[in-house]
Amino acid sequence: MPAPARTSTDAVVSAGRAIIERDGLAALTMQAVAAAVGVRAPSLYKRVAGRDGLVRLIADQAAMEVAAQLDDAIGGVDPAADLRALAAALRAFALRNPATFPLLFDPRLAGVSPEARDRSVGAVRRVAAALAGAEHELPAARMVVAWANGFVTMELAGAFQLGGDVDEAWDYALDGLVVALGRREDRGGRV
Amino acid sequence: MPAPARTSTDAVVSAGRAIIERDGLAALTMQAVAAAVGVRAPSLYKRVAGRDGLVRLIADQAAMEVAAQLDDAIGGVDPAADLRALAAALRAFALRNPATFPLLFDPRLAGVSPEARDRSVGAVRRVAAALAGAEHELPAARMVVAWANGFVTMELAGAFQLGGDVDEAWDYALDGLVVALGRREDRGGRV
DNA sequence: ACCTGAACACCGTTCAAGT
DNA sequence: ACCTGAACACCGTTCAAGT
Repeated sequence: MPAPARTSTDAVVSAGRAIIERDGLAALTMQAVAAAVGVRAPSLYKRVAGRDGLVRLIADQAAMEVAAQLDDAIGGVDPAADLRALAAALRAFALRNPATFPLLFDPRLAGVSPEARDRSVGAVRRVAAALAGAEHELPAARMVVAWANGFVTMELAGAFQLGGDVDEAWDYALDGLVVALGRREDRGGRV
Repeated sequence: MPAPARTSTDAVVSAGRAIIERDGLAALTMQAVAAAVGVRAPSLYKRVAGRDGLVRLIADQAAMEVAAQLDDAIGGVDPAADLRALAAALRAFALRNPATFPLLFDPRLAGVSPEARDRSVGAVRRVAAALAGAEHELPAARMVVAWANGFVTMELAGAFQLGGDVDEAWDYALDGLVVALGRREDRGGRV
């Protein structure tokens, strides 16, 4: 008589993510996850490719969430406003998921799944194209994403310790990005 | 008769860093480090506050190195050229130390030692002040550092997978940063 | 004063045996 | 078809005993 499944991959991933956010990545043990879903550690190997596989699934789940929230953030009318909304959505997600977010760009994972990545960049590319022109879409999107990820990464790491207002630095850079991406209008006018 | 020291904290830290760069962070075991310096694992606890303490010292050592290389990179004549040189030095360090670099902004370390941090930001702040004016020094420096760190972090994580030339994106963003930081000259001219 | 073997608690993972 | 206890290899860390 086949034994019925007592948990699911989704439950395992969510439990793992909750553990990371509550107690940190080091607390993510197979036994802790198993206990959280009401099973024994060896059973997890039916759902997940070991601890490393679980971490990757957590990162993928988070990446899909970010993508959805970036999509929701843009309105499509004012490109500059969309850029700010996009960045704000990313930052809000990171501050709400401070332990999970850094997984998205962990070099040990060598990137998140292609589907999650493609969804995430879609919104950014549209805004970048609207601001910088289609011919600069890719480098403009990369500039925005690099800055935003770097900023929240440093914020999460507690790297802004020289005083000053972190929110002011955030707004200053966003103003600068709008100017920088929109600068093609100045071409030829001056050096 | 007191036993003579058979290794040193420096040797332990360097050996640990070499292991990380060669085989990854997961290969950094106390036994591997001990073997590399010719000692048994328990002896390392005389030099280093456990594995976590060792990782922190590796990050601090790397941070001091980055700081020195950033200092060396700037010439002091042309601020825009200094910005490019600064960014290039950071990127070169990251590509030469792909496993160590991400430790610098690992939230689990909650930042690198204050001395290393202060040294690192010194060069960036000078360049930021020269480009953006003293009144915007801090937010300008944060914009530059956030972008540069974000860019190389994504590059190391293999996050630039949409094709296109990564170097082109790098140069595009640097051009944009020069424009963005120097935009105070445009104040009042237009919105 | 530092080094070591032995020991402890804990971890990821495998697998034969259960149902 | 999934779950489990038992087992294995490995890890970080402590500490009494050596020199």
